[in-house]
Amino acid sequence: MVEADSNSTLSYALLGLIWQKASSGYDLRKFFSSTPIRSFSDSPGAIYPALRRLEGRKLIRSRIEGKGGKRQRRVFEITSRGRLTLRRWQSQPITRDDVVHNADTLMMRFAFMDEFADRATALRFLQSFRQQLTAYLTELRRYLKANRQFMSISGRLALESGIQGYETLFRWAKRALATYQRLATHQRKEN
Amino acid sequence: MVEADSNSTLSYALLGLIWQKASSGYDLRKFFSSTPIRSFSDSPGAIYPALRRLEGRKLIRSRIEGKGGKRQRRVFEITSRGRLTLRRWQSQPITRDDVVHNADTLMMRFAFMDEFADRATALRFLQSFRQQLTAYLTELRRYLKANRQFMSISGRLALESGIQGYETLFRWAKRALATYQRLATHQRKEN
DNA sequence: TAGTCCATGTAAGATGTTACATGATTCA
DNA sequence: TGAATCATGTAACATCTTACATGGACTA
Repeated sequence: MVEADSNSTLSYALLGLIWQKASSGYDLRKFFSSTPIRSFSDSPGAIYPALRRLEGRKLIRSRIEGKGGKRQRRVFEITSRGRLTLRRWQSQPITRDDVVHNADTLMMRFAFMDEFADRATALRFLQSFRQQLTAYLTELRRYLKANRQFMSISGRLALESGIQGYETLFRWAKRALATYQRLATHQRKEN
Repeated sequence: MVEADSNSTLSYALLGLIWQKASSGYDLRKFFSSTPIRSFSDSPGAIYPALRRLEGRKLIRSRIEGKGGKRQRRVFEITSRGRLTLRRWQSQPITRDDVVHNADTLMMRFAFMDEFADRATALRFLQSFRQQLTAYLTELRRYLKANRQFMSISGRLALESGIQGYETLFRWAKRALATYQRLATHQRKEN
């Protein structure tokens, strides 16, 4: 009954932003060009068609705002179906493939956690992320150890850069977990 | 006279690998699926058409290898035009946009440095990379400082993750430069 | 009044994903 | 002999890039 969710990362980003605040295509483009939100393109050729698709799937709806002498704007707002879709996206389990190919999509998922998911989902995400990172780091280190003797200096350095990037993510995940746990403690004390 | 180089990152990766060693499409797919080479997809639907395009642009050429009772393989090797294209790609200046949107493409460029470019190009790359990273980090930190009070915890953490990633790249670039400088010193001593 | 920003879009083309298709060869 | 692996490809589809197009409103 529930059909497959297949939306691009851009679509999910748009959906999240529209959930935060009903917006026009132009607003969203400005947002992408003026903030470091894992810097999507702000090109109209990407954004306007993506909005149409979301509307076609009934994840958002639009109305034209032209009141007063103002110029016309098509303002989008999220539907309940859209909220459901975004939540489902956020609470998907993290796979090895996510970690290897879509690390920044994962971070996009996490950025919206506080607003659209509950604390438990955020914690599950971080724990599962940490676990996948551990596993992948083991793989990478093993590969480096086995092959470093056959690699050029620049090749080895490039691989090390990848490993260091994942190590940084791992430390980040640990710290993020600690942050949430500290928060929970404070809240208990307040009650 | 020299037309615009517009090849995807996948195409450049294929070109570099073929330069290292004449290969069939199947070899290249296996390479992508068995090494952590910034993990491109190993899907035939991406690789075979990309090889055809490279051949159409005369950056590689192919011959069919079927000697003996063996199965047929189409083996690709790089042309001098291909070598030129790859070198030109590697020695392009690093832009802000590269740093913001294509950090892993940059790493791919660097990975092949020792094999296809000279030491000076590698050093220029690292210096320029370090400089762009410094500039972008300043931007990101300024943005965080100005906006952290308005951000949710998960939003702030996600942004911090991005900053930490760039800090790691920055430290990497410094260390890589030091590695090459140490190397140069040793070589001088040996002479 | 000329330039810049607001605001929305389309068209052509490149690239990549997913799924399907085919056949030879090797190995248990 | 059947399964796995070698080996190459195509077709349909989604998505994104680049470039173009349009017009209103604000401002120096």
